[in-house]
Formats: sequence, C-alpha cells, structure tokens
Amino acid sequence: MATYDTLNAQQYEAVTTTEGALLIIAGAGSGKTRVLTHRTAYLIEEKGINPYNIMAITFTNKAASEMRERIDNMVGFGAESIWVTTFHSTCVRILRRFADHIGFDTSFTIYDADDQKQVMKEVCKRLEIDTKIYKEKMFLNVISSAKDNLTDPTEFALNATGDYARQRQAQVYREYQAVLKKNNAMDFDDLIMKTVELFKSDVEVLDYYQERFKYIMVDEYQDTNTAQFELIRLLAGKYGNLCVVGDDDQSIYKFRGANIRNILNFEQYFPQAKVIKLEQNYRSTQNILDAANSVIAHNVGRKQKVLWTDQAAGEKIHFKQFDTAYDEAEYVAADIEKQVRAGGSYSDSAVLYRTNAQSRMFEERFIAENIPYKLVGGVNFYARKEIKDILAYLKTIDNAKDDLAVKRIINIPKRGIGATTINKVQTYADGNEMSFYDAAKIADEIPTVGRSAAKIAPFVTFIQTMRSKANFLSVPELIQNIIQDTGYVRELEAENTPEADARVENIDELISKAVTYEESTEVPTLSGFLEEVALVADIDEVVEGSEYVVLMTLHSAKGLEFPNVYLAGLEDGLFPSYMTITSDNADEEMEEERRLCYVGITRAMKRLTITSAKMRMVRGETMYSKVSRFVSEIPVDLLSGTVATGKSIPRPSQTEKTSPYVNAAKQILREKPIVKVPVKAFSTNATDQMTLSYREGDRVHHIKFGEGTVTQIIAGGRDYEVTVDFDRFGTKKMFASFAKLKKV
DNA sequence: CCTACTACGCTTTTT
DNA sequence: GCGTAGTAGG
Repeated sequence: MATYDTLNAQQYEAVTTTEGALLIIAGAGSGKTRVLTHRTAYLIEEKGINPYNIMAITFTNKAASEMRERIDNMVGFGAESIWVTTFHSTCVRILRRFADHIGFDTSFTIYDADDQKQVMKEVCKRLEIDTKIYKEKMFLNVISSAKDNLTDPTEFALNATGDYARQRQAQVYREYQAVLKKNNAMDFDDLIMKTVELFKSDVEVLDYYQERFKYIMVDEYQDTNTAQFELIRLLAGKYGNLCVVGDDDQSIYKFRGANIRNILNFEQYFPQAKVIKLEQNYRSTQNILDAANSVIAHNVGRKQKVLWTDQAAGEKIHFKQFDTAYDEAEYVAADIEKQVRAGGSYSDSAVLYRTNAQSRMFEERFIAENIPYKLVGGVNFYARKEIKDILAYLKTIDNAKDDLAVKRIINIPKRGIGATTINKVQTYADGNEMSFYDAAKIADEIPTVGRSAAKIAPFVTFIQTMRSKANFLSVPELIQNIIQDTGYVRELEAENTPEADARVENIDELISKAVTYEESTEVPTLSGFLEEVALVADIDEVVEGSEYVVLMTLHSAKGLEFPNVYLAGLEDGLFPSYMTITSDNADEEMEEERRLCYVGITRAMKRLTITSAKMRMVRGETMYSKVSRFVSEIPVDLLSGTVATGKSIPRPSQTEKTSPYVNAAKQILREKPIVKVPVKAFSTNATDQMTLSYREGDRVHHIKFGEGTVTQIIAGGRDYEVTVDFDRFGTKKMFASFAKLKKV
C-alpha cells in the first residue's frame, strides 16, 4: 500500500489526475520522479488499472532503472509487467518483433557513431565526394536532424530543389540508407523513425500497442524531438491518457533535435490538457535557488515559474576567479580534501564543466592528490578500440550480415588479409547480392582473390566453429574463447605498456559486464547482450553513493544531485561558448546556454562553488577570458569570495610536459575509482583470491545448463577450470569465475 | 602486405 | 596537444 499523504497539494493533484492529457511542469528538485512512481501505484491500487497497460518512458537507462526500482518497491505484485524503458529500447523491442513489416530483418544490428562514420566514408567514396571539402560528419549531422524531424530521403530531395548542396545531401542520405538496409542495420535515429514509420503504415500493429499502453508517462519531456513526440502521440492516439513531465528551463538538447515547442505548445496539441506546476523544491538551499532563479529569469521564451523552498538560506555561493586553469583545478582539489577532512565524503562532490576537454586538468590534480574520482563521458567505454574489436567478433558470430563488423576483425589479429583482398571480396559480394561474410566463405571460388583465399579460410572456420559453440556457451565464455583463440590479450600483454595494460583491463571489464548480464537476465542470449551494450550511455554507469568525486559535463549532470558542486570554467567564450556568442542566432542559443547554467546551479544541494580562470590552454593555444556573463546575473549579495590573484603556488613551467607517471596513472584510473571501492564481484587474476564453494563430485547449478556433477577442477593461471557433467547438456569445461556455479 | 611516419581533426553538448 | 586514420616506403 502506497501512502499519498506525504505529497504536497500539487503533487497529489498530479498523482490523482489519471485520465486524459496532463502536462506536469516540474521545476528542478520538485520531486517529479516521486510523482511518477506514486502515480503509477495510484493507477494500479486505486484505479484498478492492469500494470500490463502502463508505460513509462525516459531518455537514459539510468533514469529507467531508477524508476523501475522505485516502482517495484511501491507496487509489488505485477510491477514487472509495466514497461519502464528508454525511447530507444522501447523502439528496439517493437522493431525486433515487427521490423519485417517494413522490410527489415528482425535481427537487425544497431550502428553507433563510429559505424555511421565508416558507412559515410564508403558512401562518399562511391558518390565521389571530396571529404576534404564536405566532411562526413556534416552529412551525418544533416541526416540525423532530418530523421529527428521524420524527413525521409524522398521528402528531403523534394525540399532540395534548386539548391545544389542540399540535392547532393539528399543523394548522400539516400545512399547512406541503402547501405544500412543492405547491412541490415539501423542507426540510433532510425530506431525512432522506423518505429513511427511502422505505426503509420501498419494499423494493426499500431492498434495492438495502443491497446496495450492505455496509460503513458513520459519523463524529461522537454528533451523530446519531433520524431519522439510523434511516437508517443501515435501510441496515446486511442485512449489519450498521456502524462508528460518536464521543465522547459532544463531543455538543453536543442542541438540534438529536441523541440522545445513540444512542451510550450502541449496545450495546443491536446486542447483539453490539464497543466500542473510543481514549484516547491526539496533539494537546495534558498541561496542556491535564488541564484538559479535570477539567472533563468533572463530568458524570455519560458513558462513562468518560481522555485521556492522552506529550507534555510544556507551558505553563500562561493565564487573564485583564478589566473590559470591549473590554479582552478588545484583549488577545487584542495577544497574537496578540506570538505572530506571536515567529515564529508568524496561522493558528496561533483565537478561540472562545459566541455569534456576541461576534465584533464582536474584528473591530473586528483591523481596527484590521490583523490578518487570517476570520469563520466569522453570516450564511451563501448567505443574503445579493444572493446569494439571483441564486440565485432561477437556480432559476426551472432549475425554475419553486418559487413562492417566482419571487415573490422577479418585481419585482427594479422592474418595477412589486406585491403586489396578485402576489396576483391567486397566487389564480388556486391556483384552477387550477397553479404561480405557469405562471399568470404566461398573465397576460393572467387577468381580475383586467388591465393589469398587460403588466408581467409582459417578465419571463416573459426567463426563457424564459434557459431556452433554459441548455442551452448554463455557470453562470457564466448568472449574468453575469442581472446584465447585469437591471442588478442596475449598480444597486448606482450606489449607491456601501461596503455596496453589498460586495454586488457577494459576487456576484463567487458567480461565482467557480460557476467552481470548473464546473471541478471532470465533468458540470456548473445543477441540480447549485444543489444544491451549498444544502448548504454556513460551516465548509466554512475552508481550513486559510491566513494568517489564525479567529473562530468553539465549535460551529463541533468537529473543528478550532489551536496557539494563545483561549476568550473565560468568564462565568456567557454561557457557560454564562443560558438554561441558569435552565432547568427545568438539570442536563442544564449538562452539554451543559460538553461545549461541553470541546470548546473540546481544540481547543488548545500554548497555551490563557481570558478573561472583568466587564462587557459585550449587546443594548445592560450586563451584569455573574462568572467562569464552568467555570473553577473547572480545578485552580488548571494556571492562570497572574490578574485584570487598572485599568491598561487608555483606551477609547472609551460614547457614542461605532463609527467609520464601521470599519463600512465590516468590510463589505468580512467573509468575506475582509485581507492576504497569494494572488491569487484568478479576478479580475473590470481586463483588464490578465489575460493570455490564446491569440490569434485559435488552437485552444482549453472544459470543456463541447470544441474550437473563436478568431475574435475584444475587451477589455471588466472582462474579455475571446472569440468561439469550436466544432466541435460552433457560435459562442459568452464572457468569458475564466469560460470558462477552454485552448490546444490 | 606490413610498418612507420605524417596529417588532420578535434573541442559544445549525446540517446 | 592528443589520438587516430591515411599514406608512402620497405
């Protein structure tokens, strides 16, 4: 039984308004997740709605799993049948079932930014486009925003008449889609657009989902783009029970297609819509809120609202200007240490900045001071070369229609298969309407390939073997097999450099993610794992309450809160960015930057420090800047501290390079907290750290194979190799740390 | 076909 | 100032 009397009047109204269209304008820290979870419970408990008919959509996996957890705790029975997912995974789920209705194979793969660029390169070559003049990235941006607006290549071409550049883009768009289709792949934007296409072309499928999702809730509604809006509009088209929660002041993804009109004009799309504002803030002190309110008040195009709190004024906002970015980082590091010494925890603090490049200085300082930190963003874990290589193997094993994946690893490790051979196979594949892999399989029949066919054969054999093994091996075991047989890790270890060691660690990390996947999924499959991996963002990995300082961009910080926040690099030219200041559309873009600033300020619960530097290196050039205009939008009486000058501690001379020690440490520490973290559940090194709960002759249970008897245990270098005779699957050899066998 | 060097692109933000 | 991709030479 959920209690609803802890809600304030507006929250209560939002929770109990269940029918029709509802727009909840939820200011920062006003308890919107609470409202959504209570509303879900209310629907089920008080209105008798079947959990099966409820859907809650968010943008990140993190937000989704948080909500999932809170709903599970509140609702209990039946909670698992509520769809609590992201836009992207919702669409994948639908497309996995019905993609064949729009001419795709339901086993399509999902392309990330890297893959997209690869495809675009190919397209540009084919259309003889000089990529020195027209960048691949430019085309990808154009295509992405076309898809955000549901413009297909045909419509795009129609709108391009009379404009040569746009006609060319239309050509590229068409060709790009053709390649994706041929590879049976979709990019991120396709996932949304194709689902909308499916709904529009197939009334039965649409009706099926409309009947299923009678009550729909959308979180972070201000970030929806036109395609996403269309998706939910279609889904809610029959019953009209659509509840959206958002804050126009926190709309910071316009550059990525988010359409702020979706929230500002909600009442026009749904004339009977009810609007509820949540303005009481439960997160921050009065001073922090006052600062946030006065900054955002400088924006014109917004829904009027003023956050208030019954909390005390609290500390003033600390402001410091430094001579250099180095001094800034040094101050922040020292201040964090001070807070910790005073009884705080590292996890209370977060450093927020405008651009990822700013993280470097803080990382170096934190390493020097031995401050545990977690870096969010930058190069995504799954975008790392070694991870992509392993994943490409898995993709090839899972679905060899993905030419990109096959070509990526056909010569990794070196098999003596060069560009010439690959091109010959590709030409043959193109000419015979088959996939690259299928052509490779019959390489010896391709006349042009000649003697090189002998080099391709072992690769094909390996993949075929792995395919048959994939039927009974778990994902971690498959990965283990791949790195064994290809010698991938062995090669890295032989390099014996900190960089290579870091790569090995990343691979270990991937294995442990696969183990987690196996354990947390009811029916684990290779496709399932690849899919999950394709849809994760870095922010999903942040575990709240962990013992480290978080470093991230302001964009990544949305939705999070920390007792002690540092907003770094508040300089005109950096934040707001130079691009914004000099834009043709400066007024509008400045408002988005200001909203970003508002998001940053409102992350802070108790203590907020704003810093800036007079001088900093950007791309190797020294940049001098004034304090950000946003700082002057905060009333002076809310600020304490001043411009720090002169007395800074000696810093490394300009010529001195970063010490190799720091670089090595960074490699190892990236993505990982430094100290004091609980021992990882999974460890790949030294068997002496492991004790097995079973011995030879014992009966054990395996997540996939069920019960069996242990016939042999061999201690290997890194792990125990356990042989089990399974009742239903026969004898299998497996590594103890992956298999997670339980004694029965 | 592989290795070593050079060039360039990045830096506003990412599901 | 860094990392990757492309190219030229072996």
